[in-house]
Amino acid sequence: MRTHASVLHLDLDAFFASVEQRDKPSLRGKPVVVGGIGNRGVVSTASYEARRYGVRSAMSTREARSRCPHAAYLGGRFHAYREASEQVMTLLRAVSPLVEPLSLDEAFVDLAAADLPDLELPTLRAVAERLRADVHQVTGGLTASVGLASSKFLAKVASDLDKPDGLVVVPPGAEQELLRPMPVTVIPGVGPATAERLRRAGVHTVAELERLSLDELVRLLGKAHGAGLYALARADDDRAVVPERETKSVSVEDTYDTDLTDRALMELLLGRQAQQVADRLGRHGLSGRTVSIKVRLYDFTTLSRSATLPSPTDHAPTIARQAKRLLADLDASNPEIGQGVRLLGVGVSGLADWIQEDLFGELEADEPEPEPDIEVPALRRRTGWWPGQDVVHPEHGRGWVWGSGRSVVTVRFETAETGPGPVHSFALDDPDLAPWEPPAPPEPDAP
DNA sequence: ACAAATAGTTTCTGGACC
DNA sequence: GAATGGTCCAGAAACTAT
Repeated sequence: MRTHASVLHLDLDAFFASVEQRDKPSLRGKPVVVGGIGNRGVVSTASYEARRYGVRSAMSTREARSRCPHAAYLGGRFHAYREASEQVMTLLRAVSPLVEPLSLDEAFVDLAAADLPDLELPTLRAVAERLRADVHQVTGGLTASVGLASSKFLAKVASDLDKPDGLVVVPPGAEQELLRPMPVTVIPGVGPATAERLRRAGVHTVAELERLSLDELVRLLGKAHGAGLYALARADDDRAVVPERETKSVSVEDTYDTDLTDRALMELLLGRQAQQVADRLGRHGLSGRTVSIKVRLYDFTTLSRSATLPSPTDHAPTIARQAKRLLADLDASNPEIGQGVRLLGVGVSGLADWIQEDLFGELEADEPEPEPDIEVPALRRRTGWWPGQDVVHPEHGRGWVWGSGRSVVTVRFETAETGPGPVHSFALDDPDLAPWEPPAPPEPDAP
């Protein structure tokens, strides 16, 4: 815990939904839900208007639709989110070199490393207010909630207290009185499982947690977790703001529209995922020794298998071959796989930033592996027109897909600058209507 | 006819080696 | 020589966060 409230946490409010409302003027003031659109999607972000109907992040889209049928349901436009995020992170880095992004919409800033006359509350508060105003300006109207405190933990708690569009400062010394009445779930690391264990021990609030001894907590939750909670319950948090963290694994996983039962199809899909993982490894100059697969069954049972190679690889056929072997292992010990698989994933960990080719093993293994020609009814490619998608038309200009049916796609032509625009419908294959691509080809992987 | 994608951490278990 | 107890590593699963 620092002596000054020099840790800042910034959280962009309802980020994805706010970007959509910014770029789609007809949706401003209306419920907007961004997330998976398919029948197995989940909500990434709901606008505040949608939250009034009980729509929440991580809720199934199906449930969200039943709670708020009249909301706009949009797939994500990550290029836009990434762009706004970069604008904000650039602002933050202009204030201090110590910026730790947690995701596209959240970051810590260590103001002790900023060039400031002092670290007194009025100075820090002014920096935070300035930042909030600048964020609003450079992003074209997005708002941020900010917390300022003497540690990461408290800064994050604080940014949550007055959202959206708020600033909360926790003066040094006020940390514990703020924390004590709060539920234990405010503590990072206390999710549903830990909260339930604590509840069974009669612990609901931070004040109650504080009464447990270190020994009791370690017995209840294990060594690392117990000790961690013991400290955080007392607002004891010295964690540094770290600007760069090394990637430790790279993975791809997909949930399919309908459960898979065909082993050959599963292998084909694993092969494609291996290729995607290899592409990303290659793009970042990484390779790894441990190949993992993840399988989620029809009943949500989740299984994983991994194996470690003698040397690191970023070679798609090598990863694919290992992934298929692991699936075979899993299949042998787990006949339920035939009952239906809803999710498959492939990952590589044990990363090195260099590649050591196995001179003896790789050479014969390069056959392009022709994909068996099998039906892939379970695959929902994200092609065709999807709600929210950016499009461009030679006559009407930029717009977005409102919806598409059997034979037509409906588009609203508007942008952040135009104000609400007109709606037109087109044949699905109208040659004049094209998906709009962002000008600079971005990295296809989000941080 | 419910429940994403990606990444990271921790815990437990079991084998290898000394 | 057999049993035992670290230590280290790998693998599986559970949990958490955004």
